[in-house]
Amino acid sequence: MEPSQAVEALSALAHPGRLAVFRLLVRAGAAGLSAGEVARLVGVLPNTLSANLTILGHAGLVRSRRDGRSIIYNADYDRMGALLGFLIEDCCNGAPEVCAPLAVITERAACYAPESQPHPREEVA
Amino acid sequence: MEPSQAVEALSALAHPGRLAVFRLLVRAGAAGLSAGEVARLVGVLPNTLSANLTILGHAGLVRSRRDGRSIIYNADYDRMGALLGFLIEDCCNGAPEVCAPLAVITERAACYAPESQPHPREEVA
DNA sequence: TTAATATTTCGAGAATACGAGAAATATAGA
DNA sequence: TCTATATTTCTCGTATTCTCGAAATATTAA
Repeated sequence: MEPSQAVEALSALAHPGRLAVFRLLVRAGAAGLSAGEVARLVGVLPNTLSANLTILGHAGLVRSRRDGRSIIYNADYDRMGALLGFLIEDCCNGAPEVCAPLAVITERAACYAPESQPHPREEVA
Repeated sequence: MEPSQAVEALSALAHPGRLAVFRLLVRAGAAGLSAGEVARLVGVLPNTLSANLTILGHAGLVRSRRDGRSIIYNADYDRMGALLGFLIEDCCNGAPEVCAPLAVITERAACYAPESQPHPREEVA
């Protein structure tokens, strides 16, 4: 990820309303939510939300698809991962113990890739 | 972490100069770098850098200590971890496979907590 | 075609962020 | 004390961001 792309993504998230929308979509998963549902859930005017969804979309953090009269938005997990990776890149170069707490936090998030190996801690719920 | 704190941290990082400074300090590790060294490495005026370091500090992302005439800055890994944790919180609630790529990225960052088990990938350099 | 719903686009005013020069503060050394 | 070094604070003109009302576009149903 290019620094300018990271700045754009961070700028998109550096806003109370957009951050709430993004996290809502992150929780909503692949199914996503319609713009109207998002507007109602976060309590914001449709036109303001539209502008903010456009900013999130241009930053690559959300995607949209039309479904009848509604437009469904969903978080782009790949892009989100790329942003996180960019932030922690080379974080503990030469001294892994320095950022141990960081790893603990990301581990605890319980997002584990089933493609590598099953996590030794516990089974997937 | 409170949403307002997350917004402040994201706002601090959503700036090309500050993002470069922060990543530089992340790579620098616990030893940190003096303000002057940072200014020279990123090629920015000392007063502009000072303002940006203040913003990063107020957001909790960097800490500073005086050493003689210099002031040494270092990244706050705990805070950084809290921010990442906030962003991915509840990300795959009910569907862990959705954000598998995300976990892959954070794993590959090679920040692994030595308190659990040593990483099977390779020895510390 | 006409009406209703869902969402976006346009336009403008208020608030905020930005970078740079100049001056001030803090520490070290002669 | 006087000077040099390191960093911060002050100030200001410019640029950007933000939100909202009003209008426009797209889709569905009657």
